[in-house]
Amino acid sequence: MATIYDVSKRAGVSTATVSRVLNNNPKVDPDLRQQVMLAVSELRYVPNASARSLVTKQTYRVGLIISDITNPFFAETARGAQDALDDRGYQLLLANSDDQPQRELRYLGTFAQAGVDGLLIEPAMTGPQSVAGQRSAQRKLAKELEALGVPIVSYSPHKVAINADSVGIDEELAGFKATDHLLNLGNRRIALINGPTQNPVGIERAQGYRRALERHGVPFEADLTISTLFRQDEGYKALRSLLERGLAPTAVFAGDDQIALGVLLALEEAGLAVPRDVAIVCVGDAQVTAASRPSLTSVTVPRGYEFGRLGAQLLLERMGGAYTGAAREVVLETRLLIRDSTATGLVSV
Amino acid sequence: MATIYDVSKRAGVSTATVSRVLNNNPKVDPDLRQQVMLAVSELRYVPNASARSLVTKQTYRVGLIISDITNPFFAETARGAQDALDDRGYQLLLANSDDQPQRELRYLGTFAQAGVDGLLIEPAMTGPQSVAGQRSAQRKLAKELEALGVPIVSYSPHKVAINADSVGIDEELAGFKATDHLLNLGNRRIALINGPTQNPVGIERAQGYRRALERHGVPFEADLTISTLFRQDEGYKALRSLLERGLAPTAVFAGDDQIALGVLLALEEAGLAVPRDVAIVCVGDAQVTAASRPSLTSVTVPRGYEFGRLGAQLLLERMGGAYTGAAREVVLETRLLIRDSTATGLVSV
DNA sequence: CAAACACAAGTAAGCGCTTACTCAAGTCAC
DNA sequence: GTGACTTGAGTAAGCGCTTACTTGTGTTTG
Repeated sequence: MATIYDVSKRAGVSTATVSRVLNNNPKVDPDLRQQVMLAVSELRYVPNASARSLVTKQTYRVGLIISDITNPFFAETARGAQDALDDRGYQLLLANSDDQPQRELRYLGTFAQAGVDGLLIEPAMTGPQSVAGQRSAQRKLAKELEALGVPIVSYSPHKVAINADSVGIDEELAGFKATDHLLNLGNRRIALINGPTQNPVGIERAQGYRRALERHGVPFEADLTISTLFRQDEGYKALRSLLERGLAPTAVFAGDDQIALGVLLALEEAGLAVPRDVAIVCVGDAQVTAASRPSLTSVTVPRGYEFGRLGAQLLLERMGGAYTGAAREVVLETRLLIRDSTATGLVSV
Repeated sequence: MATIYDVSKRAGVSTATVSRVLNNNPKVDPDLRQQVMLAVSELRYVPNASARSLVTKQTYRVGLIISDITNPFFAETARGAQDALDDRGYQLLLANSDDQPQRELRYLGTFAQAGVDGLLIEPAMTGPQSVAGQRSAQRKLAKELEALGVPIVSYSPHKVAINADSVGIDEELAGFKATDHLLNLGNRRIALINGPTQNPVGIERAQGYRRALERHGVPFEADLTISTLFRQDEGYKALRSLLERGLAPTAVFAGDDQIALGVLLALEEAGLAVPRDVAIVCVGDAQVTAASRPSLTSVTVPRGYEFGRLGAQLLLERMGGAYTGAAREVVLETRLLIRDSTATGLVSV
């Protein structure tokens, strides 16, 4: 591997000049610049990023902590972030937390050591909650986040650290809209199959669910609520367990589209027709829910790609110093799309 | 940020000793080790990876170049690789090539600069082909790959560089099996909706398709072949264009499960029943194809997770020096699973 | 009991860059 | 023509680590 020294020797200049050329410093003689460029290509010289980072304190790397890249939504988020970051020469480091706080913390440590310039995070837990031990875990996360000392963008509805920007939707409202729709159709036994109990997104959606029940004077039944992971296989299992315990609902509010897909499968397997026997609503991606059979009524969330792109943009602004103000909160709109999974009489086979 | 020097001062030892403690060098007095550890935690000291890399020439980073993380198969690949790498303290850098050779090359450059210790790549193009300009592009890739100077694992059926290990399936055979099944059912007008023309995987599957046709004495019709991207929306568009041109086939061999899903949608929209009017086979994931409605007959490929994990394993062995021999080629098995999309008479609605 | 050795801890060089500072050679105004 | 400025290029320090080499202490051996 050629070093900057080799290049300087070959071009007959100092290493400082080579460095200036490489960093597009305008005050270099065009002739010299030419010579340097020539030497660079002849030697196939590639600057050593570690050495550079050591002095500039910049790594041009940003970390992305999500629960699982295997979830299409997050795959898109990663893609969106990647594309935005890439344009500016930043690289993406990937980490899957599986919604487990200790994994999240571990990756935070890894990133601290690797030295990222910024962090995108979908936190496994945040926000005001009552679960035992939760508060201290949250505080720990916040502390680590602060200690990292770099700009942060969170995909949580709650403030995750001072000065961390966030992008998301009004999760509570989404949960409300979904449940409200089901209630308007006359359903009274509405199961909620949701993400992890500590997951902020899941929590908010559940709150919307409860608010809608209250609004319609329908009592909350703990039995009908299941907390699991935002995954198809988990949704499948959850609904089966409901059926096995003889708790068949007339409708299901699935925490996300993946869960809904699993629920659909379990229902079909049990010989229950959708929406005749059981109606389904979920919060999720417009395309995914449209492509399912039957298609799924859903409170649609913007594409994961948008989340990724927007988050990266906010981060870039902070990393580049273009923005240094208070924490920004980007809230994207959701919309209820009524499709076959609740539209009785319009079922297409 | 505390440095190793701060720690050494606080612990009353030299930086060398601190370094030894941090690197688990066995010949350090337990008492001293204790003191150092104490200082480390008091100062919340985190070693600077750049400085370390600068001297050790190791970055503990590996690059992953795939066409698109949004494709569930590759999302799983990323996850599998990540999990395996993570256990050994390596980090994953993500890059999406969209199957475009120039993007692939660009990322290779980025990785060269960032200094990865190894590379996992699903090449946009490789293998013996006739397309104009292809050979030189391939050679360029091979050259760059060699220049990187680190172990490489490729997900291509072809050798991508000397000493690069590979993991994959027998793509040609998969294509043959799929097409052969369709032919055995009596189909003669079989459309092939495939990935990009230069994509090695797509090319091999197409070769299997042609071999099967020959075997059954069915002439190849160029009109029935469409090259696109391995994506649902692209599969949808491809089938529509076929229909619009009045080229409705009796069966479709979809290059992968995503394309098949799109084909299914287009067919449904056009009022064509599957498999009665048009049968579908694809090469793809067992779960994805099973979950679709109607379920898809497919030549099943092991899960993307396995590819990721295995690839990372091979890479780790090389990076750690545990293996230094000749290029290894891991070929995984495929199996034809007959489901509703070809099993006439067994259609479940 | 002295010479030879083992071994833990310290010293300091150097990894490949960037950049503050210095210096020499123009350029300009008077 | 001379002193005051510019300005482009070089010098060298130092970023935070690791590690070959050196040093000093304790142990062994004849």
